[in-house]
Amino acid sequence: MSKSTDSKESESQQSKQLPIYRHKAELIRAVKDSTFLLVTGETGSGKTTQLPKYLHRAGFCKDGKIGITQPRRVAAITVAQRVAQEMHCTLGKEVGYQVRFDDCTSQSTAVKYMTDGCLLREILADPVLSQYSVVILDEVHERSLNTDILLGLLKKMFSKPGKAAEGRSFPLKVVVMSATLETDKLSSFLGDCPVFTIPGRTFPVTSTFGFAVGPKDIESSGYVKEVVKVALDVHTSEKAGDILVFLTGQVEIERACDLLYEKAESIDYRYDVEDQTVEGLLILPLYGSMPTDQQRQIFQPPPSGIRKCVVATNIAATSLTINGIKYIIDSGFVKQLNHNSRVGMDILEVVPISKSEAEQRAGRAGRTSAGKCFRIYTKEFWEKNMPEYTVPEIQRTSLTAVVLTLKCLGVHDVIRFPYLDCPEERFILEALKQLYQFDAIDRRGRVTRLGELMVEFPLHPGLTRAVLKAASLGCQDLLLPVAAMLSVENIFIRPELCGVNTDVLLPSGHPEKQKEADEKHKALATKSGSMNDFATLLAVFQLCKSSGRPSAWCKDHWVHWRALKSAFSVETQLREILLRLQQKRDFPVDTYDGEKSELFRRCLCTGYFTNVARRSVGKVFCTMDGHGSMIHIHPSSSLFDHEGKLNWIIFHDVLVTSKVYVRTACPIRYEWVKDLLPKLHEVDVYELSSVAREEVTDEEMKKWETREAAKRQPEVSTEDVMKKLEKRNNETDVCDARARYLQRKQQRQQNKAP
DNA sequence: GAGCACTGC
Repeated sequence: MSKSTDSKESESQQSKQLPIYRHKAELIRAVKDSTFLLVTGETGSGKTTQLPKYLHRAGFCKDGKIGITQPRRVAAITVAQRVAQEMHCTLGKEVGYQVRFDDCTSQSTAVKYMTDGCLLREILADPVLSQYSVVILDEVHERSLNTDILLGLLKKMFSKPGKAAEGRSFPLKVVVMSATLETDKLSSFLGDCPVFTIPGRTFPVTSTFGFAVGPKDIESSGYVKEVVKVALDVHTSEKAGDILVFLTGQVEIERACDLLYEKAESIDYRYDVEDQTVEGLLILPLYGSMPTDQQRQIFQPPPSGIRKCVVATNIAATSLTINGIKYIIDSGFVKQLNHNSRVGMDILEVVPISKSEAEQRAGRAGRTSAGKCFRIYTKEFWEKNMPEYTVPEIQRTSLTAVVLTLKCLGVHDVIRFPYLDCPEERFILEALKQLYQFDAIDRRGRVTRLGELMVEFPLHPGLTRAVLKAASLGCQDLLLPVAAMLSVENIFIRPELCGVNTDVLLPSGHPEKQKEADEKHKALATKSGSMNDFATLLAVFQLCKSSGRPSAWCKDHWVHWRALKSAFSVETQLREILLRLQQKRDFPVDTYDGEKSELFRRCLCTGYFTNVARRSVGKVFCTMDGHGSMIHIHPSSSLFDHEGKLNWIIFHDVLVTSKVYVRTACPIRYEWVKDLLPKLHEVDVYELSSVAREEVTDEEMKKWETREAAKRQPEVSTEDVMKKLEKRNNETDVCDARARYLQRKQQRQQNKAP
């Protein structure tokens, strides 16, 4: 280390006070001595900002970069900013970051913060990470899908002696950083690697249990009422300090805010709590899709004498930090998207949080001083209904894209891949089946040329398939915007749910504006040529883009400008990827001689034939993918109320509330999917299971082909297929979810009654 | 005739 560097990067007093500072020399030694190192420490230990700095200074960047992954974009950016500042360098030079749409690195970048998804993309291009000398995975305890995959890949890289050295001229060091949870499990997963523990620096938070919400109340949302009661108790009896309430979603939050407003109004203000005067309560909702300008108040300190009460979703658990929070009120529930392989759908449902998540929520009260956490549920609920840890994402999500990524990385055996926690085998088999249906892998489980193209796109494989089909026909301009619009949050605003208390104690809600918004949205659907929700998305994209004043256009049409803006960026990115792939010689070229007006929907069919349904009776449709679930058209769809005229439809997504609804949909003709449908039933689980495990032998292939020939009968009529599928009605899980929803709804009505 | 949590490429 040169003298000038030393003085330039001399430790600031602030950094020296971090708990990690005392362990600096030992840590550097530990990284030198072993391939894998596990560093654990709670928030405030300084590991995220300081360790890369120490390693940089100790000469670890001599041969390659230090890469640090984060599960979230904002974290990657803000941490990089801080470290650049501490190292007295310009962001983007020695210290930089890379997240989607924002690469702030250069030739000279030695310390690179990035999202876990970015590193995974880099591995696809460079499987041995030849540019890195150290890779640090941060926040591993959060168990994000990408981090879990990276963990397995890095472990695998070193599983065979000498294998990791292939294609590299210097060794790779891997540091895994996590909160002090499941430390033994992680260490043993990484070949009993050394564990380095750094104490955290937070303030104590005392937690208490409630009496109201017990195991019997799981399925009702009576907890909203209870949360409001506890919040008011805190407001009137605890000393100064802001309140943070955790609920599950937007509608619930709005209701809680209204209730709070109502009750807070009747409080006789200017009362004293332990010598501190409280004059009012500022009630602020907080959830992800809220317009940014309305979020500003949340981070500002409240006026003197006023107590702030933020009612938030889980977004406040990890993604956002609000200063001044001293009291937490924890409902004990979260809304979670779980994949259900039995019905082949993703179901969004309210579930109890895990104990570790409850601790995480409580911890939000101890960032700046000692705090208190009021859990509204009983000790019994804690013991009987809350799991120790949250089920990792990899075990409750659709694995189609992940399996394709692994296969493209040469991980043929996706069942015996070293997962920290194995996903259920049927999830993997289902993913393989989908990939086969999309022609991304062949019968032997090998990635096809098409699969290699598909993996390049940051989209769901079905959507990618449709985009590639369109590109092969030269009509990508129809599909790229749609793909972009479907990968961002909902773009249609419903004003009723967007009301925010802009003044202290002001209720929300604009029922008359909702009608206006609905009418504007309907007009957009009609403008697009009617009865095709995909076409509506395309029309919104094009109309807004060509309007000249896009943000004003959005305001006028009740469209979410922030969402549409990000759709514009996504579309540009997808277009660039496509252009790059099209320059390769073997990019597929198709011909089309059908009706021009049908081209758009026929492209969609190649990606959505797994989401196909046929009307059975009245307004009810039956999915034709082998699950045979009964579905309805959502009232927000342009197909709604036209069911009688429809026969076959394809759809993008499913929502389970009072019914099983499909939202983005369009009518199709049976002939368009006829040739694709058999592919849905071609492969059986037995076959896929071997495909997943090992290379398939020629002998085995022959066996299947014979069996297939025997199975192949004269073409079955649609009616036969229908009957068969309707019989196999496997929708018990959806029924359960619906029952839970209805029960919650009933409970709410009871609560509302005077 | 309507109840979309949060991330990420």
